Amino acid sequence: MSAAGRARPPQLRRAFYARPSVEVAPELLNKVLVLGACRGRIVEVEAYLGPDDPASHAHRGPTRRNATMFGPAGHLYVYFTYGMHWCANVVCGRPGEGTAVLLRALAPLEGLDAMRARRPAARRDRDLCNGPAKLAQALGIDGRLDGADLTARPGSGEVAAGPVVTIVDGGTPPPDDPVVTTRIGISRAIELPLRWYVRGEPHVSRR
DNA sequence: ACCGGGATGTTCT
DNA sequence: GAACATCCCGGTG
Repeated sequence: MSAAGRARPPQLRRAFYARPSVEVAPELLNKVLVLGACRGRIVEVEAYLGPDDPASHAHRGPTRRNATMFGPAGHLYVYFTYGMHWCANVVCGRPGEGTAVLLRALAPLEGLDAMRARRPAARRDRDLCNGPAKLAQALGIDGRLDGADLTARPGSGEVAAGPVVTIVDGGTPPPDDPVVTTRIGISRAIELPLRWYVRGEPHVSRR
């Protein structure tokens, strides 16, 4: 195969994201988040359901903070919490629905030196990305990436160099038997089984 | 191992 | 004022 013909990893398209977050979430497991030189396999996610979900930022309808959630699918919703942490979601569904998937943990694949530099508190590499704010810090995700289009095509549009952040198929399919549990760190709708992670995976935030 | 508390600032009641 | 889709550190067992 020629160098020019060598396919880059297939980027997830808009149609992948434009479905209910409960469908998208488990299928994001084992996909690869790419940001600059850093790559990590998604191993833990949570679904948030929109205005009817009391635990969702969308619960009270659109605001300035959550505006991205109510936009088109396939964009990154990045929010600030606890006065110091950023977390990243993938917007799902149809415009106006306000549904998203929270990225909770990655298994680091590439760019570990950069991750370690941004996460001095991580004693072991398994602590680099095993939490939603940890992975954001490791990859350098902050409010500047809120609204970023994960489906932007390389070499098209305003960004000649391609998307700043995207998700690709790394070749590993989603697990047939993911662990499904209740969501973490919320105080409402705590009983719903909307958290998925890869069974046996050491890089999850909690067992 | 587990547990408790502090950090830090935006958003909402 | 209180809550917050969290993390880190320092205690004890």
